[in-house]
Amino acid sequence: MLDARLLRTDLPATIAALARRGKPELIDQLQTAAALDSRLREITSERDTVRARVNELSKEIGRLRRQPDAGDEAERLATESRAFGEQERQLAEDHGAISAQLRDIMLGLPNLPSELAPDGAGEDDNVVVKGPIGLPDEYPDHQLVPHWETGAALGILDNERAVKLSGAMFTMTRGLGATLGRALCQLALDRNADAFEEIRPPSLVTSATLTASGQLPKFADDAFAIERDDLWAIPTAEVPLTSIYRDEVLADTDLPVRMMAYTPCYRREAGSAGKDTRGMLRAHEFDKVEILALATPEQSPDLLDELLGRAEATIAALELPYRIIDICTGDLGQTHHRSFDIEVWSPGTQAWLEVSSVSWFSDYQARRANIRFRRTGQKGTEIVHTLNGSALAVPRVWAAILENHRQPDGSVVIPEVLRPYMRGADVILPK
RNA sequence: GGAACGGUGGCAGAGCGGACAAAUGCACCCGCCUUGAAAGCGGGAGGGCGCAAGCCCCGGGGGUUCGAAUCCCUCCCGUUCCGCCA
Repeated sequence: MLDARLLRTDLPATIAALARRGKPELIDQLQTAAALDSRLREITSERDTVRARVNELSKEIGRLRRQPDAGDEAERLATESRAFGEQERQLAEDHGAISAQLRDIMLGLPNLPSELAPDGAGEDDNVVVKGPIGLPDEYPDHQLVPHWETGAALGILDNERAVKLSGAMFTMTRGLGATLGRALCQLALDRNADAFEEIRPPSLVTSATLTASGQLPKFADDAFAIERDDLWAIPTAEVPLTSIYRDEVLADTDLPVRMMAYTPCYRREAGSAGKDTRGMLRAHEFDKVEILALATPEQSPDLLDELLGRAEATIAALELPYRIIDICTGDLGQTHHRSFDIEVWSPGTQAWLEVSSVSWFSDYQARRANIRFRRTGQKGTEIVHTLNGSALAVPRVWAAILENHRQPDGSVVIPEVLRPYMRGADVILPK
C-alpha cells in the first residue's frame, strides 16, 4: 500500500511516478483517492470536535455527581451531551463509509516504480543487463530434446499418472527425478545458510496473511482457497515469511532480518489455460526455496544486489546458460519497486525460462503488514522495507538440467554441485 | 469436538463504570557515582491521525451509558483438562 501522505504532500510527483507504469486508469484512481482523503480529513476534524465536547461534558457530569449539593445540573448536562452523541453517530458513519472507499482504492493501487527501473510499456521493453552467459553458439541435436520427452524416457517424470491423481497441470517425478528436485532445494538452502535463517512455515494461511503481502484482494483468483476452513494455499513462501513479523516493531539493530524457506507453492494459473501445458514449465504445485529480507531503507539497495547475486551464483553453479533481465516499469509486478529476473535457456523448447525473480518492495508490503522498526535513540517508528527472491524454483531448473546436460546416449549428467545430494549418482541413465 | 480460565504498553503484570494512556517490576534512554563497567541514586520515555486544537488505540466487531480497559452480545486467538489422534 502506498503512503497516504503522498496524496497530500506530493501528489504531482506521485502521479508522475505511477504514470510510468503506463496505465492511465491508475492515475484516475489516485486522484479519486486524493479527493476522498481530503474529504475524510474534514469529516475527521468535525467528528473530533463533537467528541471533544462530549468528553468535556462527561467529565463535568462526573465531577457534579460526586458533589452532594450539585442539584440537577448534572442531568441538564447529560441531556445536552446526548444531543451531541447523535451528531457524533452520524459523522462517524460518514467517516466509516469514506474511509472504507479510500481503503479499497489504496489496496488496489500498485507500488511506485523505482527511479532506476527502466521505462517500458511491457514485457518486450525489459532490458537484458547481463548475459547470456554460458550459452553455446550451437546446440548439438541430442540437447534439443524437450525435458518431458527425456523425463518420460528415463522414467523420472510421470505426468500422465499425475493427471490421474490430481488433474491437468499437476506433475510427478519419480526415482532420481524426485531425488533431483529435492537435491536442488537442499543445494539452495545450503548455499544460503551462511546468512539466512531457515524457516519451515505453514503452507496454509489466513486471508489476513495473504493480504499483508499483497496477493489479496486483487489476485484472489490466482490462489487456491480452502473455503470451508477459510484458509488459502500459499503461492510462494514470500507470503508466510513476510507475515512473520506482521504488526511488530523491530529494533534497527535487528535489521536486516534474513530468512529463507523451502515450501511447496500452489497457483491456480487462472488465465493460463493451454499455455506451457506440457512438462514442468507451469504447474499448480511446485517446490521453491525463497530468500527474504526485512531491512532499513538504506540497507535495501545493497540487499537487492546481494539477493540477486546469490540467486545468480546458484544457477551458474548448476552450469546452466542464463541471462539477467531488468524489469521495466510497464512489466513490474503490483507490489514491486524494482525487480530482476534470471532466465535460463531451454534448448528443448527454444525459450528463455524465468527461473528466479528478485524484487525490492520498498515499504509497500510492510505498510500493509504493519512491520515497523525503531532507530536507536530516536522517537517513533518507521516502516521497514522488504525484499525477496527465489533462491531456486525447482521445475524449470529441473527441466533445464534435463535438456542442457543431456548426453548423446540419452542419459543426463548431474552437475557436480548436486552430486553430494544425489546418493552418489553422477548420471541419470535410461532404465 | 467438549469444559474451564484468559487476551492490557517492548516483556511481565495491576486496574473491573468517571480524576486511566493506564500502578508496579524488568528491559530501554539521559545524568550522577566509577579509571571503566556493574550495582546504587536522580530523571525521561507508549503507538497512530492531525498544521494545530484535539481525537483514536486495553484481541476484532457490535451494544448499554452523559461517560467503558471495566457491564452485555458476538467473533477470533491462547492456556489447561477431557476426548481423538500422525
